[in-house]
Amino acid sequence: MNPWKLKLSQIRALLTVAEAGNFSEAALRLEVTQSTVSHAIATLENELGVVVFHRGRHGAQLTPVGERMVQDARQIQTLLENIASAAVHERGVDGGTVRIATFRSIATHVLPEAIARLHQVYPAIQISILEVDELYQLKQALSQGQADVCVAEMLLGEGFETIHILDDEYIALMPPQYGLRDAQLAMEDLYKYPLISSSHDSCSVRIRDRLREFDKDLEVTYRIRHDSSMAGMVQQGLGIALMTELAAKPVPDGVGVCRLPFPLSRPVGATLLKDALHSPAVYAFLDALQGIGAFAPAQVG
Amino acid sequence: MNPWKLKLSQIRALLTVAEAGNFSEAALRLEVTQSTVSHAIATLENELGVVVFHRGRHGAQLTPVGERMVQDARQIQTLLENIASAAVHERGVDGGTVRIATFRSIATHVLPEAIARLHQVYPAIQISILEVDELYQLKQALSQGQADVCVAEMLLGEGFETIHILDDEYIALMPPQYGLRDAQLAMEDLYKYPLISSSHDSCSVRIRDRLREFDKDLEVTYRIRHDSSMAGMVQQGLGIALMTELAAKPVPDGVGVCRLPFPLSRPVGATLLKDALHSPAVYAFLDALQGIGAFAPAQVG
DNA sequence: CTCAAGTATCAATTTTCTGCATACATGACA
DNA sequence: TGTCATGTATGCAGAAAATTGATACTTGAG
Repeated sequence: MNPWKLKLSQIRALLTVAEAGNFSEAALRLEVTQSTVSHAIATLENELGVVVFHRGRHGAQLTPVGERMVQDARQIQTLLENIASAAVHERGVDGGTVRIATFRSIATHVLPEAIARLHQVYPAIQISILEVDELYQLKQALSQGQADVCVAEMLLGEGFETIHILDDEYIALMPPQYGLRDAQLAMEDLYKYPLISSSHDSCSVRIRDRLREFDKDLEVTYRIRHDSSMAGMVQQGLGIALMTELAAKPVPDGVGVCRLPFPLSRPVGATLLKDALHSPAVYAFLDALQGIGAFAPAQVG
Repeated sequence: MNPWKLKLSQIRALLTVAEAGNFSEAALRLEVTQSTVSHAIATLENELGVVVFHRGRHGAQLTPVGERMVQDARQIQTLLENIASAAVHERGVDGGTVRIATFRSIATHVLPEAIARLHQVYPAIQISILEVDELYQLKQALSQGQADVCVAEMLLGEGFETIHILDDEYIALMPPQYGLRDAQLAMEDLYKYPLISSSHDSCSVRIRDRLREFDKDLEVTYRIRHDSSMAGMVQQGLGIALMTELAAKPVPDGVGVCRLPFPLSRPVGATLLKDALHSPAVYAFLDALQGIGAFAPAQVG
């Protein structure tokens, strides 16, 4: 016997007749005709080759096999309700999941506040965070449905929709021997030590291009993967790190934070798939995220 | 969302796609077309208002809600298999239930052997015994589906089918003061003490009618419900009990067992509903029961 | 004997499922 | 960058199945 031959209408009829005690009453409860119930049970019995109800003047009563089946049927009912309510929760804002793809710096310095704000209003929303290093990984996570939203450098491109949150200003981390001078660098300060930048595509390209605008021979010497390693190198006096404010935190002892001689920043925002259906939980998260921008303007400390 | 709107084909598709990783492979496993699978998942998603799979070049992968649903779906699958296998067990002879309606004397002296023989061959068959007092209760139990078979005085009547097992001979239990004489009574012996019979319809009627054939004034004085009470009364010297051999056991000390001056017996057999579908377990039981008749001819001890 | 309360069955209709053909999407690769 | 391979979506028509209304059948109760 193939269990998938069964129909849920039969399971339902089984349960209802068992409770109602007779076919006619069950039909009323199910809002179908008695004929339908009779058919449902008859087919069920034929397919299983077993008598499930004894019928008579007094209605229908379960056989021992029927009894066992009803127990399983009840559980099936519960599970179906589970499935349905999982869907309802997901659709509703009091439940649901938001999967965020992001960079480490954002995950550390921006998301916690956003999530806190979100949970003040909707404590039941689940958050999952996917930390990646490169821009293409963000795009991939969105397109392949591993994430609902990216919070990072805004992704450009067909099919994406972005919401700007804040600008993450690039600053310079100066080695201890530079001393505590003006927090505003001049161009010539950049020649005093080797330059260090992130090895990540978007950062390193943006910095390289901007430097070339002033001096096409001004090059970055070290490209380092991890933000904290860059800061560590600066602390050891190996050079000047050019990185964004958020990525720089926490700044190691002795290291100075200075404004660059030219404006440069990375736009940070939320990116979603355009034309995709987003859950209310995602919108709630976006609201919470936008609330932050207003209170955390870029600033040099 | 009404959980009963779901179809098992959708649940099945959900599970198979989740395992296969893509619609096409799932379609192969389900032996349907890719179109069918696509339809199934699409309608499921529409009905639930939730995205269950992310699709792309790389096939289909579960969303978080989908993941939760699959867990429930797996359990549903198990339960469906339970239901199907309950039916198979019931139909097969290595499982199943036989519900027997019977009288106390049969339950005590005939059934144990029959059940032992049955279980030698099919140990897994479940037996349930319903003990009743009157014939009409047997009929009712059969007709209303509370029992699969009666083992008792054979039931006559439209719609019943009977199998003769043995004849339960009526004997006389003689009071102690009667002494140990010939085990064969003469008619006049019946006048020496008051007569005692069962109060149950079939017994008392059969005995009364038979006595009247010889002497229309010969009457039973006491009608007692319980066999053991009748034997007890005989032991107290209150009269002669006319009852069947099986009902008489165990015979109390001092009480004599004698053959009646005329032949009288109760046909004992199995009765089933004619035109009803009986499970293999029932037939196996009938076989075991008939095996007994050959070895247990009516005899006076 | 007849009624009342229940179940079963038939044929027609409506609904749903399925498959085919084909369009659409997208990653891989030349 | 264009084409291919691989995967999914969809419109439509035929097939299958559920549902129904009418009616027949069954059986206790009075």
